[in-house]
Amino acid sequence: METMKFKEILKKRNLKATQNRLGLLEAISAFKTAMPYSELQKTLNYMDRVTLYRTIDKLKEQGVIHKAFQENNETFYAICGEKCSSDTHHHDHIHFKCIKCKAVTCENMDKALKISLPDYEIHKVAINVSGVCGVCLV
Amino acid sequence: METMKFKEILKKRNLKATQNRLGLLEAISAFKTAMPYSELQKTLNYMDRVTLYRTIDKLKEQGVIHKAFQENNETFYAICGEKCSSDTHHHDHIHFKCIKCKAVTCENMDKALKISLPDYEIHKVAINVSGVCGVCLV
DNA sequence: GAATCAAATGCAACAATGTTGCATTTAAGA
DNA sequence: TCTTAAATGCAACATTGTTGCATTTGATTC
Ligand SMILES: [Mn+2]
Ligand SMILES: [Mn+2]
Ligand SMILES: [Zn+2]
Ligand SMILES: [Zn+2]
Repeated sequence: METMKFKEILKKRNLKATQNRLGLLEAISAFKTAMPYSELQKTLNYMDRVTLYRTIDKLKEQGVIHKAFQENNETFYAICGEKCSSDTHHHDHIHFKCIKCKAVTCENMDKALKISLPDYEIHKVAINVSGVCGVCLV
Repeated sequence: METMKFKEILKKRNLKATQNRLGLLEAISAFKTAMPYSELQKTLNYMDRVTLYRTIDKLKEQGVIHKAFQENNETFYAICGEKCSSDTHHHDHIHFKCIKCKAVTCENMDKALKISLPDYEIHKVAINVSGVCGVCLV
């Protein structure tokens, strides 16, 4: 398993490598695409509901996972890439939700697209796209 | 007031011009920027909570209002432009949230920016930007 | 203006989501 | 093994969102 990898990641972020945190990371990792909250709750039903919320929050604020999509009160989470830190999530990718298979995926862009708003100071840009994924198209 | 304007809009969408619907449209309109759900509830406290949800849903699905932003379980609603129909929301604009004044606004783009994902069929694109608005920058 | 009728509303009851305080447990370092 | 701050579980609560059903209301026809 990648348990060792996750322990390292947690250590790097000064977070204790607890059973719950490792369990959550394994779960998201095994899910392949971004994992909806309801699935997390099902898979991790051994841990307290409150703890799940707090675990998600902590890992999110330390740049280990990120919220990939939110729709109809269903939130999807994905593991961050190497570039994310406790200071900032560094996401140069967009999020795609397939209306057929419902999968949410992180998609890299060929060229980083620049958003500009005159007189505004831009901090974060989130791009959410929906449509039909490659698998479901055939 | 613009009550007449709203009555026309509702008629065009085959929606009854009820007190609740007019009230909601007046409220959003008076709020200037996109209006958070919690504010809607405060302003429209005379109407049943369930009715507020159903009113929002109906007006949303008929292209009268649209969800402009969602963050931390706070959803912002704005009135649609002319181009929206009951079939499709036609939004060539992005949504901006100011981290200082918390206002959410609809911002038009100079040039419509194209998102492309090879092998994917793109239906909808939502772009949410946060930062500091012009007013709060000075 | 009164009658009609589908659409809209209010109410009750419920389910899911998210939050806070506090006592207990646990992982990491010494 | 000991120590300690961080993490957890539990209870209690607040908010958000949903469904069914009886009643009301707004648009249309007469
Ligand atoms: Mn992502
Ligand atoms: Mn908008
Ligand atoms: Zn798909
Ligand atoms: Zn501002």
